Amino acid sequence: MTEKLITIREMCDVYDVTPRTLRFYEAKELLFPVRQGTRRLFTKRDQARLKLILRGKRFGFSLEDIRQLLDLYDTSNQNLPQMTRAFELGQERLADMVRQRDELNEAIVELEQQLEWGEQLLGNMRNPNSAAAE
Amino acid sequence: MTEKLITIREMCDVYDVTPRTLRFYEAKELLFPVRQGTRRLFTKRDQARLKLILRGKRFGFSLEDIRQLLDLYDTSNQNLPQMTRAFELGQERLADMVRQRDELNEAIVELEQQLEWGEQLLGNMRNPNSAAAE
DNA sequence: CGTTACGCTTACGTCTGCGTCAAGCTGACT
DNA sequence: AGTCAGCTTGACGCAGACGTAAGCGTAACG
Repeated sequence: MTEKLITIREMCDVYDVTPRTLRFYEAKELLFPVRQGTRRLFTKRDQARLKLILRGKRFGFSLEDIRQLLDLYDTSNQNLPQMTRAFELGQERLADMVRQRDELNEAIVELEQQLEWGEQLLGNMRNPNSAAAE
Repeated sequence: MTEKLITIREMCDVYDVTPRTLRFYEAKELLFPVRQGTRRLFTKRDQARLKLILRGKRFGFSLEDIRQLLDLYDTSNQNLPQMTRAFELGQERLADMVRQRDELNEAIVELEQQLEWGEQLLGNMRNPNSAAAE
C-alpha cells in the first residue's frame, strides 16, 4: 500500500502557502516530509498537520504552541507521560478557546451596538433635518 | 470636576502591562496621557482605550488596526469622512470577528472530541484490563 | 544632603514568521 | 549537449511589538 505522496508545489497549491512556509515549518519540526533524493514529498500526515497548523494560526496560537498540540492529534505517540502532558495542554487550550469565544461574543455585541450608533450619527451628519437635539 | 488621573505605575498594576508598553502605545498614538512636568498621567479615556486595545490584541488585531477602530468608540470625533472610514473598518472587523468565532466554535467541538478520545486512550494505557482489543 | 526610587528619552536588541535573494543541483525537453 | 523550470540549502532582511540598558532629571525619605 504505497501512500500517496505529493510535491511541495502541490502542497502549496492545495493549501495556499508558499514553499518557504513549508520549509520553515519543516525546520521548526512541524512537518516531516520524506525525501526522494533531495526533494520533499509530503505525506497524508503532513497534510493533516498543515491543516491544523493553519487553523491554529488563525486563532492566534504561536507555531510553538501548535507544535505541542500536534502531538495530541498524533496517533503514533505511545508514550504515557508525554501523552498525559499533551492531554493537559489540550485541555488548557480548550479552556483558552472557550474563553476567547465568549469574549469574542461580547465584543461582537458591543461592536454591533457601536456600529448602529455610528450609523445613526452618520445619517444625522449627512442630513441634519431630522427630529434631532432641540 | 477634576478628572481622576492615574500614574503609569498604577496603570501597569491595574492592567498588567509594562511601562514600556504604555509609552509605546503613546508613541503609536493609541493613548494620550497628559503631562505633569515630564510625567504621564492617564485619563479615564486612556483607560477605556487600553481595555479595548488589550482585547483587540487578544483577537489578533494589529495595533494599527486597533488604532483606527478606536476612533469609532471615540465621541470626540466629528469629522465625516473619517467617521465614515472608521465605520467601514468597523464593519470589516465585525465580519472578521464573526468568522473567527464560527471557526472557533468548530475547532472547539473538534478539540473536545479529540480530548475525549485521548482520555479514553489514556485510561486504557494506565489500566489495560478492560474490554479492549483482543 | 546623600541616596534610593521612580520616571523620562534615546537607542539598540530580540523574537516570530516568514520574504527574498544567491548559488548550485537535478531532470526533462529540444 | 544546451537550457530551462523547479527544487535545494544557506543567509540576510524585515515588520510588529515590545525588552532592555544607558544616561539623565527629580522627588521624597531619613
